[in-house]
Parts: sequence; structure tokens; C-alpha cells
Amino acid sequence: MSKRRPRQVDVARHAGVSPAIVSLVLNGKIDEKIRISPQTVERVRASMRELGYMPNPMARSLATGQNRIMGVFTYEPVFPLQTESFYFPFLVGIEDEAEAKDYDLLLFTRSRRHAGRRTVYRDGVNQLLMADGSVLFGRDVEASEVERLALEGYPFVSIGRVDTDAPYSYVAADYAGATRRVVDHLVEHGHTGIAYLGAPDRAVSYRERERGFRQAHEAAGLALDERLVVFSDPETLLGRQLDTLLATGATALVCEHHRLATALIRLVRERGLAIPRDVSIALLGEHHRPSDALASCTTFRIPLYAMGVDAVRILGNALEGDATTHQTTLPCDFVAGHTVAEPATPRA
Amino acid sequence: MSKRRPRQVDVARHAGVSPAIVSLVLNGKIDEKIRISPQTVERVRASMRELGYMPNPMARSLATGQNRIMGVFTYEPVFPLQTESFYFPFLVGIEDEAEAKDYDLLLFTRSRRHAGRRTVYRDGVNQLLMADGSVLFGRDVEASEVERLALEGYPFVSIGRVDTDAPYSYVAADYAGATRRVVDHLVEHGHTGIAYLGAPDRAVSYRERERGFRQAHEAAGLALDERLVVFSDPETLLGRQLDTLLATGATALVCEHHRLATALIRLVRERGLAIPRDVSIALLGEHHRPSDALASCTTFRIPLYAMGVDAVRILGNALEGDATTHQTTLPCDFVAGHTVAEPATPRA
DNA sequence: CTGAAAGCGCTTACAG
DNA sequence: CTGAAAGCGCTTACAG
Repeated sequence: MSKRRPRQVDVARHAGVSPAIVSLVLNGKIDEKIRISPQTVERVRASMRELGYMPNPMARSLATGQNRIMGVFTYEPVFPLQTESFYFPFLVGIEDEAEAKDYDLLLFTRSRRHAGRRTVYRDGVNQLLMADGSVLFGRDVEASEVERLALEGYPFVSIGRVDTDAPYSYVAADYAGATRRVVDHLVEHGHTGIAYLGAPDRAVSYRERERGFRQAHEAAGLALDERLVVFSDPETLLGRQLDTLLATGATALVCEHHRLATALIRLVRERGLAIPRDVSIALLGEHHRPSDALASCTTFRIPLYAMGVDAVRILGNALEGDATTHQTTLPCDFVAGHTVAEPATPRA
Repeated sequence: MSKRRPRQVDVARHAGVSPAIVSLVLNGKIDEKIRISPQTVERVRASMRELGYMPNPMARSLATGQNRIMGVFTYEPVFPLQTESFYFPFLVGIEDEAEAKDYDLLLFTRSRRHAGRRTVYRDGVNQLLMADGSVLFGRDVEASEVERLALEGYPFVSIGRVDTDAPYSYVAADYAGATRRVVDHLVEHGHTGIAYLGAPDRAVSYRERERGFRQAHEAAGLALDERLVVFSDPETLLGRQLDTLLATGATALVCEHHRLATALIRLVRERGLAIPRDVSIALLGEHHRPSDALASCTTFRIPLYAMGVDAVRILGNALEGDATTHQTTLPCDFVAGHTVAEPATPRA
């Protein structure tokens, strides 16, 4: 290694001024309040150049209490191989807006716990503290950690709602509204027996969809047969279940996520039924570039990119002093596909 | 806000010890060298819990000179919409290995310059200094900045080679070797007139491919007709150029990148020629999930994920004291597709 | 208009 | 086995 990196004092000595002046010049804090002679400024600048001075960012952070870094925290890997297309648009939005707001992005990759899951608090210590504030997202953000963060006053924004009553800032997609829109669409086509195929895991975003499903029935004055609401994993989804739903009067089926929809479509085809002639199908939210099976499925588009952008925007405002919590819900675009038609045997 | 976060002194006072003890307990530096009574340790731990003490990471970084953060620098956005699939596997590899080595990842998103390009040195200041070391990648890493980083002794690893003689650590793909393999494959099929379609921009990775192309000819004792080596953008690639190549004796064409290959295939088809019956085609390296047009193209697979992993591994070693520069070249897997066959009119 | 000093919150030799 | 002190490299009131 060459000799030690020059510090501020070295520059000050070289320029014949005090370290304070160097700091002021460095930070461009030379206005009507603090006036330093142009010659001095130039001399300091020259010394900085000559010595190749670079301020130590850690020292600056310690002194100022901030470092223009936004954290990105997810409980699972940020770059998941499977969910790739799901997280990716978030990140594109986050990066774009971080760049616009002049923040670097810190990905908390180390905060592992036993089960391979990450954790905000490791040994009771908030791992996000290195960043001025953070964006949280992932398939299940832990309510207890969000509550604690809020309590501590750490600035953060969650992408997606969390299961807590504590006030915190989030950006969410309007799953309920989008689901209502899908059900309305089915009702407009004459469906009255609409089955709901949900995940056993009742994450907030799933519950929101289900809520929208029920609201739409209510608004349409349609009685909902509870036997049409079933929860299942794609792997355990059985033809028998499908048969039961159809026998119970379902002419349309909505699925909470794409894997369920894919499994369902396979079962439907196995039975020699045609979509949408014999049965209509809709997917409640498209994350992925749709697979072949779902390419033209009726669904809605979750505004992932915009959610990323908004989260960073809100966080940025918070870091600039906005103390209020912001709860934003973005609309989803309805996507009319080719999997919905009039029911084969209208029951109207 | 509630009252100020407790600091180390507060814990020390509460536990009735000196700050140094708190620091030692915090960092688990209690071994045979430094022995502190178990009661004291427990008292300190209790005080930390009671006060909700969390060490200030900035202060720790300043004191220790490191912060277990690896930087990720690219000249373009890290999350590009277009090149999506190109960078993504790098990032997956980087994240996996960073997690394994217990580092967080800092994405330098702010270092913008005028033209929208990022820059390592902003106003002469190394923007990477916030991280203990960094991984650099992107479509054109600037040689001058790499040289300066190397000169300064900043720890970094480049994914991909850079156009400089300065010694620095990199992880690259063996484009030359992989291209030789492709040419050999063509030669084995009886081709002697192999055209090379390159990008006008002669980035290092492209030059490597071209070098491999020439080496393979030499090794096969095949004279290379220089008229068969052309450079063009996909947009300006003309049917006339293709006609000329074919007239000059080309029975096979290799393309430096997928957009060129896609354009070429379109032109070939427009002429009513069949692949591989009338002309064989190979792509020199697959980044993307192949588009339909290229789905079964003969090519080679760039080990993007492994390159990301290796870069972080090498950087990690450097940060742990390994002062040597490492230059790693990873092999690419040959992918035999369906776009190569014997030439229609063998000239052997 | 500029300098001396305290402070940001830690860690780490160095004494005892 | 533990404490007092210096140091990491900045920024920012506070004096003059």
C-alpha cells in the first residue's frame, strides 16, 4: 500500500487553513451566512486535488447522522430465482426513484436467522440502522417487527400491507377493488355461481382479494354459496374438488394466484372441458410474465413498478422531515382475457 | 420522538462499568486474553436489554474502518428493464455468496453524471468508499476508473475484463475458448466458409470472441477470407450484406450477440433460405432466456451466476487480507442446437 | 471572515 | 480483571 489516505487536517495544513474551512468548502456551505474569500476556497480546492483528498464517508455519517442510503429489506432473498419476475419490477421502480432522489441502496443480505429466514432484529439489534431509512417487502413481512420499527421511530415504508394495527407507511395494491372488478366482469357475463379458489395461507393480500370477492357479491345482490369458497395448494388440488364445485353450481372460477390457476386449468382440461365454453376462469392478479397456460387469462395487473417508485418517494419525504405516515393503495388494471364467456347453462 | 437512543456510555453507567467493557461484551471479545467475570457480562447484557441499546453502526465503522458492506457498481442501472435477464443471474450469484460470507450489498445508484451515466469518481471522490470493497460490472466498465481504483488500492473485483494493462482482479467468461468450440463444431460439420458477424462496438468481450474465431481457423488450418468478417448493428444489417457473404462462400454464420442473430435469421428467412439446410447459424453466447427465434440456436452458455458468486468470493478473500489479484476465466457450456448442419454445397 | 473546540459513538491499545 | 484515554475523521455551533 502507498501511504495513508490524506485526511481533512492534511488538506487544512497544506492549504494553511483550519479543518473547518476544508469541511465548509467540501460541502459547498459557502453562502451569505458564511463567507470565505474566493482565493481561500480556490487554495483549499487545489490542496484537495493535489493531495487526492477524499472524505471518509463513515466519518461524515457519524457526524451528520445520515448517509443518503436507503435500505431494502426482504425476508427472502432479494433476487429469488423462482419469484424472479415478481420482485424484479419492484426493484426497477425502487432503483429509478432512488436514483432520482439521490440515494444509494443497501440490500440487507446478511441478516440471516436459523431457519434461513432473515430478520430485522438480530440479537435485539435493528439491522437496518446502517441506512437512513428502509423499504420492506416480501411475501410475509413480520407484523411484530414492523410494530417495533414503528415504535422506535425508524423511517420505513412497506410495500404491501402488514397484519398490524400499528400506524406505519405502506404502498399497497388495491386487491379488493381489482377483485371486485373481476367478479363484476363475470356477473356481467351472466355468471351467478362463481367459485373462489384461495391459498390456505391467508396472507393480507389474499384476505383482501377474498374481501373484494364478497363485497362484489353483496353489491350485485348475489347470494354467495359458501361451499364455493375453497382453499387449497396447487399440489393438493384435486379433480374431486373441481367436480364438487361444478356440481354445486359453479360456472366460473377465480384463483388467488397463478400456480393455483395453472393447476386448475390442467384439471379442467383433463376433464375434457373447454375454457371458456364450459367454464370461465379468472386469475386474481398477474405477477409474472404469464406462462403459456395463462397467456390470455382474464386477470388484473399489479402495479409493481409504481409501488416501488412510490415506496421510495414516501420514504424520501419521510427522510426529509415528513413525519406523517402515508398509506397508499394503487389501483390495478383490469385485463380482459379470453377465459371468460357466458356460462354454458345460464342459471339466470 | 421518544428520548434519544441510549448510547454505550448509558449502558456502561447503568451497569456500573466502563464503556470499554460494554464494547467488549458487545463484540464477544471475551476470551483467555480478556477475562471479565460472568456476573459482569450478565449485568452488561441485562442493561443493554433493559435500555434497548443498539450500537450505532456508523460509529463502529469509523472506529474499525470496515462495515461488512460490499458495493455493487454498474455504469448503467443495476435493474435494467431491457437487459433484465442479462444482469439478473449475476445478482443472484452475488447475493447468494454475499449472504454466505455475511456481507450486506450496497448498490450505488446515485453516482450519476451528466449523461445519465454513473461514475465511480464524482468530483474526484471515490463513491465506492462507503463499502469495504466492490464488485463492478456492466456493459462498459471504464478502464481509466479501474486503473485509478487499482492504483488507490481500493478492493474490487470486476465481472468481465476491462481494457487495461493495470493489474486488477476479474472474473470473466472464456469467450475465446467458447467461440473456438463453436467454430470447431462448424468445421466438423464440413463448413469452411464461416462468416463472422460482429458488433461495431469492439468491447473486450467481443474482441475475445473474434480472437477465438481466428484462433480456431488457424488451429484447423483454415484460411480466413477477411471479407467474411463484418461488423454491423442489427438495425442496419442489410439483406445485401447477407447476399454478399453468401456469394463470397459463407455456408455458416456466427453472430456476436442475440440481437444480431435475430436480425440475421429474419433476413435469411426473407430470402426463402432454410436453417440449417441452406445455411448454418450459431450465436456466440446466450444471455437471455432465448427468444422464440433463437430457442434452439447453437450457441454457448455464459456462466453468469457462477461469475457473480466467484466475484464475491474473490472480493471476500481480498477483504480478509488476500493481497494478490485474481484473474479467473470460467468456461462456457457449448449448446448444440438445431441450426447447424452440413453445408448444402460442400466446398471441401 | 476564520480558528479552536467539542461532539458524533464507537474500539483499542495502554495502564494499573 | 477493569478503567481512563486516545483515536477513528468528520461537522457544527461558538468565539473572536
